[in-house]
Amino acid sequence: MSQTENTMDQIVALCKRRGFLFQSSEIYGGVNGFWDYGPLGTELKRNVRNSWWADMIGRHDEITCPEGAPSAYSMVGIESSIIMHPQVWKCSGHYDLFHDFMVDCTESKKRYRFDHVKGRWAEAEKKTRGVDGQPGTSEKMKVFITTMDAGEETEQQLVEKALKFFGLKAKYKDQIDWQDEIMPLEKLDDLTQAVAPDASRVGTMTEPREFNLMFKTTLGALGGAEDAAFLRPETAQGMFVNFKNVVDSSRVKLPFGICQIGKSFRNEITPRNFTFRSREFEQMEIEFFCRPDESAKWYEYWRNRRFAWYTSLGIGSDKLQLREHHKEELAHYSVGTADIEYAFPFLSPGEFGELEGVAHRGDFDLRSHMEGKLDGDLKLQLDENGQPKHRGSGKDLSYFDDQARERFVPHVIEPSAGADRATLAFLCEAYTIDEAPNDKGEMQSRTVLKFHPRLAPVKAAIFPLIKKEGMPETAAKIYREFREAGLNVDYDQQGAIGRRYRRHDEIGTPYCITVDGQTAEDQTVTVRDRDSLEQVRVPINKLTEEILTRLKG
RNA sequence: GCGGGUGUAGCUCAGUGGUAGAGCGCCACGUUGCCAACGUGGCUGUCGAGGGUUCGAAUCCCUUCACCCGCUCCA
Repeated sequence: MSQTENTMDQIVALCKRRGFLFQSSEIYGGVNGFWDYGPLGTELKRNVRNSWWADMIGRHDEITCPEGAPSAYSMVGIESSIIMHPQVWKCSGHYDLFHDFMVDCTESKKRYRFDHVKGRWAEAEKKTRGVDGQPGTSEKMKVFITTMDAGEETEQQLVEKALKFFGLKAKYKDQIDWQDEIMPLEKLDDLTQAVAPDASRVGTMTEPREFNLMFKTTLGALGGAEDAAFLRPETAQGMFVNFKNVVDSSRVKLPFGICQIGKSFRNEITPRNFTFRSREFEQMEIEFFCRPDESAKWYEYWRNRRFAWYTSLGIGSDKLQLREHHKEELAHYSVGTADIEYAFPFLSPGEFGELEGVAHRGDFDLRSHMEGKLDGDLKLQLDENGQPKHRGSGKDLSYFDDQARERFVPHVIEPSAGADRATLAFLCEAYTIDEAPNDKGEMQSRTVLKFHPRLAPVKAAIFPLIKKEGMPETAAKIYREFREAGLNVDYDQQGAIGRRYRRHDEIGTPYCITVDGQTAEDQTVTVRDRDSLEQVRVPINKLTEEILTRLKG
């Protein structure tokens, strides 16, 4: 086992042992892709969410132009429902993408829409070249040649693929005996006779499987198939469909962002890597609406702003990277997309896992909900009868800029962060094994979570040095004062003082406060720093202030 | 989805057909009194789940669930 896997195993073990994360429904054997946060994990994740909300919305100054931004802007929050009108997902594209039957080709590793593959029966001598001086073979075969190409190209593609399969040169194409008509692959009873569009041999396609990325549910107690609804696969659509409501009700003007934190659900094929790929996960998303001619600048601003957010909370720059997507990866309408990625310990060295995607989405989303589902060229997608494949709301989601006296559909910049992934990254980043001296001065290894003070689940721990001489009473008084000040602090009088320090190092408590013999004389206590192990004496009446100042870090 | 591995106390693991164990942790008491592993005592187990073979199964067989690794897939 490599060093990296070891580290991740230790982090997972620590998470379970100290109550950060448990497998969901563990007493029943667990359920794949779902996780529960324990008492400390809940505090940690709450701190991640609260920091995001405070930094993006709560403490945002909409009067002043922030550094690096094209102008001042507003930020507002919403909380939309998890179940939305089914048409939302049809227009967003999620429905088509993930409800269809798909076949996989085990040779080419490509995946095809089952209803899009068509082909025709062909019979000919299949020639194979001889190997090592052995003569080649020839065998009469009848197979179903397939292609994805539609329209006029279908026939030509079938000929080319058949020539390739039978090992014939183009001039011998008349040797292929075509039978029946071109028909959909769906008509075939047996896929083992079919040659997949990008395969060199027969029978490489799996049985068609329905892909349901979205969790299906039913509306109404008597609901049948007609009442199918979906748990949202992303929070973004809740913000797009409320764009007009927000504009009409809250006096915001462009540019502004709508923000939301909430659960989303995806039937991941392979949930893996602890909470990294879960089927139920929490997103922290911003949909930032701006003028089309300013969208590139806003994209750049958000990309940098969001990257800086992670570093400000303690993610080291060598573990974090901003990866711009290549031009080929981008949708036609997008100016850019960047992933903010972290080098998780469960990944191979040099690999990074996505924490957040910052995407320039143009006017794709608002227009989709106006007109209907758009294709990759931003054209309304039509069905075989020339009608919109999925009709939009028909509502006007354009914006009137009363300064410029122009009407337009705003462009969108979407910084979409994973709350669970961020929490996991902060955990991995905090996990440290260093050395600390024992009571004899010998250096011993110490496990410590070096959380940023804003994220630490427990902000301080208060100890009486010994369980007598009035120390517990004084410590308890300090504990209550902190609690009343709204700080999550622990009181611990159990075991040797060194052990208590280590217990709190392991859960990342930044400060330990100890009431000792000197406290009764001069009303001071010691404050011990988690990372430096340094201790200073602080008067009790200045303690809360001192800790609050330090926590702001 | 395929292949390999793992699953025994809160944690780490030993136990390969014959009465379920160790270390750590946790709790109590004592001791020490500012950086974990002092003494004494104590608690803790449907041996992942279900079925089968057997006089007898943690151990052998089948099924299943979960986790880890690799491939595959995927925002």
